[in-house]
Amino acid sequence: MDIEQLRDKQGLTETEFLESYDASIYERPSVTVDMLIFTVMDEAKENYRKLSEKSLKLLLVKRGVHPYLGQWALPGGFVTQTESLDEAALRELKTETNVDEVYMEQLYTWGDVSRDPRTRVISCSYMALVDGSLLEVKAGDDADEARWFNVSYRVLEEKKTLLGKDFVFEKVVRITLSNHTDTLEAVVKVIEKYVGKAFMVEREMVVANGIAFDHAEMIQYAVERLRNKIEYTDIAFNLMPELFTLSELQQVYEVTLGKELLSAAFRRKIANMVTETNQFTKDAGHRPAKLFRFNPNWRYM
Amino acid sequence: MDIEQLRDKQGLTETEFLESYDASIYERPSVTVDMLIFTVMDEAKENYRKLSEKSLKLLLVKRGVHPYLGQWALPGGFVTQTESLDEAALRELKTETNVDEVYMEQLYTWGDVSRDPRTRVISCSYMALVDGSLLEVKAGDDADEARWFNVSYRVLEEKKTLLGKDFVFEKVVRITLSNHTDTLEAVVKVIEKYVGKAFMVEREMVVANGIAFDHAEMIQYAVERLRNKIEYTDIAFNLMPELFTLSELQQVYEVTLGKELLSAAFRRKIANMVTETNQFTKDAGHRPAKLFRFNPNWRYM
DNA sequence: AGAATAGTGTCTTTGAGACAATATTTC
DNA sequence: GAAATATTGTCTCAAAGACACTATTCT
Repeated sequence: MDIEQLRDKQGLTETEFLESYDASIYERPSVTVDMLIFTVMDEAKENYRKLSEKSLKLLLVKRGVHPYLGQWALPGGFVTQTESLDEAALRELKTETNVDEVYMEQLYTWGDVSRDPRTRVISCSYMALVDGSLLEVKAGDDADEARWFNVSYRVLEEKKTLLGKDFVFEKVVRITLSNHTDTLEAVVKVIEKYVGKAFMVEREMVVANGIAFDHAEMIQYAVERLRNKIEYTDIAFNLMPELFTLSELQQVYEVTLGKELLSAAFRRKIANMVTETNQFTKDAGHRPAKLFRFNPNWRYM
Repeated sequence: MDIEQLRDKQGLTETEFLESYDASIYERPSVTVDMLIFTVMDEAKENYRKLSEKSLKLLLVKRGVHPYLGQWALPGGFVTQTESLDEAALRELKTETNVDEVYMEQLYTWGDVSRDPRTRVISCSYMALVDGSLLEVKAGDDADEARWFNVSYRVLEEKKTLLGKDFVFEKVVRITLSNHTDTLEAVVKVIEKYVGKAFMVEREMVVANGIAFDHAEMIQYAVERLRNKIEYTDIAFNLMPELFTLSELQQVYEVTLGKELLSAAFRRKIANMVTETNQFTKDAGHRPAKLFRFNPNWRYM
């Protein structure tokens, strides 16, 4: 049967139905995208012979409008009727960083009723990974200023409570965001409840010092995802320039994972993900290192 | 400084700003939740001595209204202004299956502009895993009927195209959904593009025979997530009854992964996730098996 | 006895952690 | 030569694939 001839209970065809459909009768939430834009940058060198330390950075903007006026928030904005979520995320990324050719991935959608005091807002968070070189940050529309913050992520407590067959797993994470002028601290509690056959994850902000909305929770979620994914995918290379040494790559893994790695094991692990070039670093104050590039033939699984 | 005294460029405090805020001036999309409700059920026994085969099932509803009238869709519905996304998902789950104490997880949010011919609709998909026993399915409001479909997921083609340093990874998946009365077939192409420093995943429906909206893409995404997560988490136990044999557990792994497993290796892998009881199956036509339950002390990582 | 599933033992391969050892450059 | 990083080698341990073997019940 021709689909166009199908009639519903009111006797309408699909075309007739769509012509008579009034979308305005339902109340609708606002939808925004919020961007977690990460990069890894070099800090100043301690000593001319040592390697420069790297650190994981996240871009935040200072709010110039209510609500949370003067606090720091993730860059983001409303999704318009004529763009997809991905397009809105790309637009926001471009607005804030002036780059658009980067790795981008949707993370999670935040839908609590009172997340935003203005009105009902549902926010879809995206993570972008940017090569630290050649970054030019400009402030967006409704932001006084955009700044990179060093990210420190520390698990303060992990606790499991058993009640018969039910159990609750709680993890308390402290996130410290800092740069030359500001230090923001957030403590987020992640609660996984298994009660009977029900399972649910909840997040709770214990402290959100200077961080707007529920953005501290989004940051906690994003860092966790980044840490998980760097272990089994190639996303780390999106934080790297075209050519890099294995020590630089290791440093990027170390700052995102927040722990030191043994170089022998690290080199074995990433051996298939890189191709060597015949170029070397020079003037380093010590033995030069071979430069590598990403091996596009690598694939996980 | 007291936050309440902060004034914006118009000289308003936060309270004054919120009182004057008019949310209606921006056009807003509709937001829905779509539920991927999976279960594993026994099929009829071939032979009285053999074990009953299990199969992975997904719940679909036949649409009784336009658009896609008469086609099969994921259960779902609009998110109201007074409920969170999780609450809306839980409400839809309860409406369709009459259960609510189950595992539930947000998957992905689908935001293409023309996903729905009625109006701009953004859909947040959730996965729920239900123990097959004690399921009572009832139809929802705008659905003629709800039915369980067997899920078959088959990768037809995997292809990588290299163009210098850029490359495209394409995967073509065929999903067949079937029960006694209907067989639906979908072919979804997943495209991962790495062009320059840009990375993006796209999905494309090649065939979506009898499946409404972009729900075939959602199903492809969900099965992939389920398959990944069953390998390194305990979610499989949400598909099991309280007591089960290791063979039954293995069957659940096999039908969700779509491949056979070696029982020696399987038993080693899940050894720490289960606790034995002193009960056994009986009247099975062969050697009885010890019954196990989930070990709540197990934790991954 | 035969059918069918339940459950164990062991050999091999693979990958990661630990740590020692060697190599190369600049100052 | 000293400082500093680069790079390789090897021992050990843990997990998973492969496959053979033993055990138990019902008809």
